[in-house]
Amino acid sequence: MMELTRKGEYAIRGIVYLAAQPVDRVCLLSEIAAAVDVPPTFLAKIFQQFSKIGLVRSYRGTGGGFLLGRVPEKITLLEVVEAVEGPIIPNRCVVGTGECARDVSCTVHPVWKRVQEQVRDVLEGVTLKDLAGG
Amino acid sequence: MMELTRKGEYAIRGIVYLAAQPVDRVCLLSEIAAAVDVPPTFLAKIFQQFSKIGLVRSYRGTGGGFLLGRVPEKITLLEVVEAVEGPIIPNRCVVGTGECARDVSCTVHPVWKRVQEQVRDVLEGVTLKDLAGG
DNA sequence: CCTAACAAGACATTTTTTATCCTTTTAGGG
DNA sequence: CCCTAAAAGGATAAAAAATGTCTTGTTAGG
Ligand code: SF4
Ligand code: SF4
Repeated sequence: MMELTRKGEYAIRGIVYLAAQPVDRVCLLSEIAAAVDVPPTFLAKIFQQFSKIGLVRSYRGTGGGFLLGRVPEKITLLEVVEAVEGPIIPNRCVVGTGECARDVSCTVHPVWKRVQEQVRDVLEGVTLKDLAGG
Repeated sequence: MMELTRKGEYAIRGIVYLAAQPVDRVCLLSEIAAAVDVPPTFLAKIFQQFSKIGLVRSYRGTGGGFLLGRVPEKITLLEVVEAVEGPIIPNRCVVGTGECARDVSCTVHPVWKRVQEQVRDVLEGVTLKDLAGG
């Protein structure tokens, strides 16, 4: 239960590798994929998602590649995970009202809320700087 | 990410219903399924898993049905969830050594360990008595 | 205009989830 | 001894999600 998917795992490996590079060093997707041992085409999809929300910046054409979108100490593991896996949802009912008709008086509901908070807190407390060994 | 499956959700609903019954009241599967709004055949599979590990006791034939295997205050939500969903595994590497070749020096590994502990702590701190409103 | 590199979308395969059905076993009652 | 009630166990099937791949388009440099 609660298992991170490959996609999430690959995403973390890839962006941590980026965070460990010298500032302004542009990395090729192929280089990152080889370094962290992830299928290049799959990693491409992941980095496209990162790019859309600004977690990484990308440059096309000759001399192109990827850069971290912000300094590593300003990117949390929570952001990275949620970027590719979506929000941390231990159970449907924590999404919002109306997802489960029983939520009004459900005794289990608050437990999932707590689980969600705890997980978010752990992941939010870790930055790419921590992970890259800045 | 980290979403409980229907099976887990159904399992909780079913056993919480049992926990809310008077002591020694035997419940039919059909009754439980109707009360908590779960497909009866699916709930049957779930209760078979419960039965195997003693979370519930079952009796066959006329007058048969299900009873809680222990008093509600001695059954934690963690046990219930793990009974049907398996152990709480935020990432492969928390299972044990050898699951990931990188785990020796991986900076992310300890984070998943912490997530696992936090989730387990929350779920272990809640009993069926709490949930059934004993 | 040729090549390098990422972007985007369609497609394919495998695994997991979410069940349902059928047969077997156990137990009680007439 | 049979009939019915009820759970146990196993096989099967449809739907959804995960895990990639492929093809084509876009952008940029030389
Ligand atoms: S925990 Fe309660 S509110 Fe949440 S999905 Fe289950 S029944 Fe609904
Ligand atoms: S977090 Fe580290 S040890 Fe765990 S699976 Fe990922 S690379 Fe391996």
